[in-house]
Amino acid sequence: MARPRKFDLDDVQERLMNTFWRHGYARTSLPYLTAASGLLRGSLYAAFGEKDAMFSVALERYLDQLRHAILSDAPGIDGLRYTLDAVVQITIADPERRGCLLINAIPEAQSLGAANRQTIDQGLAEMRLFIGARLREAQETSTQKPDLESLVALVFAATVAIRVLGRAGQEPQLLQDIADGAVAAVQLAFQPTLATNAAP
Amino acid sequence: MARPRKFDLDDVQERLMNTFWRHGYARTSLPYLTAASGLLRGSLYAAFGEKDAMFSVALERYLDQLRHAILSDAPGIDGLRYTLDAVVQITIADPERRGCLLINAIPEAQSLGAANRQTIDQGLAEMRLFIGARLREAQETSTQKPDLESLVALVFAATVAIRVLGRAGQEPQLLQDIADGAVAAVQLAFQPTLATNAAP
DNA sequence: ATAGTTATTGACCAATCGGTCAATAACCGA
DNA sequence: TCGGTTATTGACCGATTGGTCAATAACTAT
Repeated sequence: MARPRKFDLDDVQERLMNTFWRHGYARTSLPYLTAASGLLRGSLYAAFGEKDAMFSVALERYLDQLRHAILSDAPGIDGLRYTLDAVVQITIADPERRGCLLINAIPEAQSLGAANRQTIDQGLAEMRLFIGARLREAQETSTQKPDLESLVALVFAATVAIRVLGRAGQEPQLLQDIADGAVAAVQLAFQPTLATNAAP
Repeated sequence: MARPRKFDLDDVQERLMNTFWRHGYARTSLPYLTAASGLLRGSLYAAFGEKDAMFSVALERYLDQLRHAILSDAPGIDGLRYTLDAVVQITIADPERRGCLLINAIPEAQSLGAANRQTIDQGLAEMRLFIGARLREAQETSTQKPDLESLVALVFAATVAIRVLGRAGQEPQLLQDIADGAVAAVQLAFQPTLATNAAP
């Protein structure tokens, strides 16, 4: 009954996401967005609304793709190792080294609307919960009782740092070392120590 | 022989630093800088040059203060624990939760000049080297031979993540858990394990 | 007192920012 | 074929961006 849109909505959303990913929110100007999408300002605003709403579309889409890329079904330490390795892989596989759209947005969250700020918080919380679940599974198969909270925090920190340092252009080896270090720390924490049965 | 400046240079530099710290590089407009410094545009440009040069002054000043705040003379794990705790403290002590000026600048490094980008790289490298030195000292007093590279990377990642998540407004407990987790991981890595002498 | 030097002032610039809107075009149901 | 509805177009808006500059002021060494 009405005029259909001339462009592929999914394709345009993908292009908007990649543009925001590259330059961040504030530095992504409307000319950038129109150039990337092939649409004119008017069409962009008609389809998505203000710039903050365009970023929201990009951010949600990014998170969907991220979930598929790094979350694993494997329980326990195996799932954790998979995720950490996957984070390293997607970070160094990007020739532009754009890091993480969500984490990059943290320093400029003040420019974003409440909805986007909430999405950032939820995205961080989701990752932390995922790690917590895997570690609780690992706990079940171990006789040790390490401090789970600090272990969760440490692995979570590793994933965050890998993304940040990836954006900073740090060498792939450092990023992999972070992932390996986190896995090793988890394994050690669940391993019986000599301390309790140390000889006099 | 010439007209002396009316303002305190040190005081103005401090104010510029705090303003950039709050809003980042791109979002810190010249009206913000003039308001914070009490100077007019002309004076600001006469004293420092372009905006990128003003940021350079702020960044160098920030790094000087950071070194004094978090680096310790204590060798080995003690020095490491001091630094990690200090990073947590300065992060949560800031009521504005501005995180780290240097790390916040990473996602917008493209807007910065080559000199500032190099300062960012050097700042990261310095922190990594400091951690490496402390861990090598710890190595000397231990019978274990853990993978030092991944251990350095893990502790380095912890410091980065604490700052990023501090800016994100995450609870102080999480930040402290990261620091504690990192220290615990280091201690475990240098502790004799049961694995090598495990009973059949 | 005066000459030389530099700091301060505030108006000014072109370029770019995010956002709007009336006119026009393209489709579908009837 | 025509009326209703929505998409597209591109010109347009005021506000803000980083940066400049000629005029003026304030100091010191002589």
